[in-house]
Amino acid sequence: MPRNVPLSRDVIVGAALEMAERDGLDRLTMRGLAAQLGVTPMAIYYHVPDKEALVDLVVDEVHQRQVPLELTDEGWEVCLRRRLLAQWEQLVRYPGLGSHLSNQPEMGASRQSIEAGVAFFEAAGFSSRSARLAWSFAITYLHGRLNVDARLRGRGGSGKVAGIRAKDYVAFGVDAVIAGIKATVAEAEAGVDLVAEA
Amino acid sequence: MPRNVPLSRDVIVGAALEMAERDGLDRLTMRGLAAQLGVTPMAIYYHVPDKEALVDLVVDEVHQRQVPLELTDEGWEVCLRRRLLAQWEQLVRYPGLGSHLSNQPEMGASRQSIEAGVAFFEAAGFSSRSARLAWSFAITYLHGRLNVDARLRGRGGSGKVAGIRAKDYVAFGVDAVIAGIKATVAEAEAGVDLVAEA
DNA sequence: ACCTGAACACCGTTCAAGT
DNA sequence: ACCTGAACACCGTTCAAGT
Repeated sequence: MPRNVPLSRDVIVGAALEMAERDGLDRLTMRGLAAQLGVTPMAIYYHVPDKEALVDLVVDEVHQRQVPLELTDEGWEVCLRRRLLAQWEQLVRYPGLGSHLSNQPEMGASRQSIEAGVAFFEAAGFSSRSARLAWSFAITYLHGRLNVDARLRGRGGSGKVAGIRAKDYVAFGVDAVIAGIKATVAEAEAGVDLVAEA
Repeated sequence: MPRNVPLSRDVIVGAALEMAERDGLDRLTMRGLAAQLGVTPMAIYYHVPDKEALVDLVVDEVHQRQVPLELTDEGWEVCLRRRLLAQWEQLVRYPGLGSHLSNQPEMGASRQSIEAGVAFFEAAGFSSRSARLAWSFAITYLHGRLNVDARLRGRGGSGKVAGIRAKDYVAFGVDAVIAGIKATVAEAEAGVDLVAEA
């Protein structure tokens, strides 16, 4: 029996997003998603090639909802801190998603996100190479932290470890990331500003 | 038919470790492991409760082989750098293992590892709270980086992104982690050294 | 004590068929 | 064009039975 409203890619991704937020990305299953949509598992395959593609779509969707990263006259440190904290607050709601937000250029929407980050640092006066290293560093830390949060959530912890709240860990981490970039890049660019070899 | 040499926990973990190193931790399967051991899948269950426990045993085993972290008179920066780089080189051989090395205290052998890290920073003069934040930060970054490496490996990349080698990203990251800890902790402990609330 | 064999409840996915 | 149904090749795991 045909449904009242035909299935679509957007409806599928929307439902997948809901499931990912409720149960975590690792418990998102084609069969479960189909059941939630009131449809046969194979109906999904008409709109989406396979599960990997579906996960990529979900990841892209979340990426799209991100607060844009722009450099204001507050300085890159303030802008970066605001952005990283906002990004953490958004992504921590989707457990397991952190590990899928790699910094690999080949990955759809995340490519734009990476270029935006690199451009941000270049606008702040970093060399092209330093900008890439700095942005990768910041994002890598964030993903690492999201993984830890996902695991803490998975095993039913209260979110506190050794009397320190997850938020405190992140606050310290983001501050340290910024200070680390500042010091390390300053040192690297104090020497002759070598262009990265091809 | 009984085997010439009876199965044991150690033999199982050893074989699992081999599989994890060859194919990645996510492709480690009870059935595949049993096949490699020339045994029925259920034989493993006599020695190990379930897959989660097996993975924990593998993770613990790798942890045990880690270079110990000790503070020498070279200073904590030098010691930490050496240790983090060594740890990365060791763990990058086991793709997917990074995300299982969480900083959750409840986790077997990793608990000792965490305490060792905290003790390291305390010995270097950090407050208890700062030591915990600093160690967590360093480890979190490393795990994030291992995740990225695992993904790069998974999709068959050359290991280079935008002309920058994985090793360069890690080298920058470790330097930035150290500089970040230095600056952030100095700032935090400049004020009245508040004891963390219970 | 140590292991096998059959079975259960799940996966993702292919392939042919229905409307 | 859009979806169903049956089937295949996998999982982790339980449970009863063999030696």
